[in-house]
Amino acid sequence: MSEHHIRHRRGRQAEAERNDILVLEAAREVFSVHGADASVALVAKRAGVGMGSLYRRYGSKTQLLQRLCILAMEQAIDAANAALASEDAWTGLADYVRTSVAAGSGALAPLAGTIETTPHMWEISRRGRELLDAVVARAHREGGLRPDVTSLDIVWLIEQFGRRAAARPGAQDENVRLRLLAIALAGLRARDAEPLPGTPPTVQHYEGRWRYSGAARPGSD
Amino acid sequence: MSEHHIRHRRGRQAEAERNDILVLEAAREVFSVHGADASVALVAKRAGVGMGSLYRRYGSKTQLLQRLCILAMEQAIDAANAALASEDAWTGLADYVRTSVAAGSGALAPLAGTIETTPHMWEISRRGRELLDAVVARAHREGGLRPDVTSLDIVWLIEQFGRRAAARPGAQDENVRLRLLAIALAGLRARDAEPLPGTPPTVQHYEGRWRYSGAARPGSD
DNA sequence: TTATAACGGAGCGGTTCGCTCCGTCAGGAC
DNA sequence: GTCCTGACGGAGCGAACCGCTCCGTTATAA
Repeated sequence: MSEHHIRHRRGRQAEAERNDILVLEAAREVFSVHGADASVALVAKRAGVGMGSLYRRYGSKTQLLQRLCILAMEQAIDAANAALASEDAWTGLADYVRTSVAAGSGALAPLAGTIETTPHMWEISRRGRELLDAVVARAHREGGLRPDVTSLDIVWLIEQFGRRAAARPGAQDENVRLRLLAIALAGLRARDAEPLPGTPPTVQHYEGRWRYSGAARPGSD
Repeated sequence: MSEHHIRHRRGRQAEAERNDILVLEAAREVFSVHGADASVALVAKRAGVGMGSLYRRYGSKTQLLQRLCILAMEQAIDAANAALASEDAWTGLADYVRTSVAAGSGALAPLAGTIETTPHMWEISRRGRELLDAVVARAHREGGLRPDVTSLDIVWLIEQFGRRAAARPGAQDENVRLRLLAIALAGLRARDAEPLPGTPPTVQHYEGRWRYSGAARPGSD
């Protein structure tokens, strides 16, 4: 009756759940480093799981990528909510950026164009962008964020820094990325800097990178 | 058949030289976007040249990548010299960064680990780093560069921003990258920012990413 | 024990890779 | 003009790798 250990709670069922998490973590790690071209076999190996176990849960590589993408976007939504709840507007935005980079949200954005986009994914994406808009607006108002930075600039910044190099022994790469990110964050509130060059990125440009499987994008005409 | 033959200044010799340049330009474009995994056939197609013409000049894909790498490093050396000759120390450094990013110098650095490194490449690399040290030192002294930024931070910054996404129709991507780069540059001279996290990157860490074909790295033991 | 089902991974067809090899054809010498 | 030369473009080779399936093995429950 009593549950002694999670591992043996329900036998193979427990192992199944555990494998589920292992696969997802391995997939995020692998795809955020090697891009969408990474092989499924590498994901399975990194997860310590056989190909069969992986494909029993995700019918195809595409479905795995879609699930991964949704998870990343949901994490971004959580981070945005945390930023809005934060006491200091600037700290909230900075933590949002750092969290998103660390979670690899941005690294998964280049998946755009390689997987089909479901309406569900569009909905979550839009929701996340609305929340980020609020975070950025607050940072503009009371966080010292320079006024010519838009929320889409932030999105691309996260994507740019999320693109990891192949991890080598010794976590030095992580150290360097954190330093560069700190530099960029400092640049986000630089007061005496020249105005940003070019034009603010448009939402059309951002959404245009996704390949949509349906007839039209919902709500965009 | 082929109307790409533009002018016959000196017959086939002229065509050979022209093809040489075309191949190199195409290779830099292709490899800086798709990484070292891009196919040689794509390079040939982009250059408007047959496989035969390509392989007559470069015995293998590795040799092509090595030549490309050397050219990029030589361009970086030129940019560093220009920065030292510049009147304003900060403008010199900023132009160095912008030029290097635009030229794709940083985008070719991730080739490390995928090609064998010749002693010649080591020499050029070291020379370029020495010059960059001078540029950064001058920017520290008289350019307003924040003191906790090292020259290796700059190297990694260039590499991070050189990593291009697959170019889509509409040059919006370039616009966004220039904006992000401007943000980072502003961050490089932010005076009131918190000190950079972590530890300064080491030259050992940087050099460790290159696979060397010889017995030992010259001058490193 | 037997029945069951999730397991790991070998192997399938198909695709793409780096590279070679060859038929073609534009100069240059006469 | 004719012939020779050699650089040209690209089809095609074997190997490697891909996403995915299928099956023998193994751990659990009855």
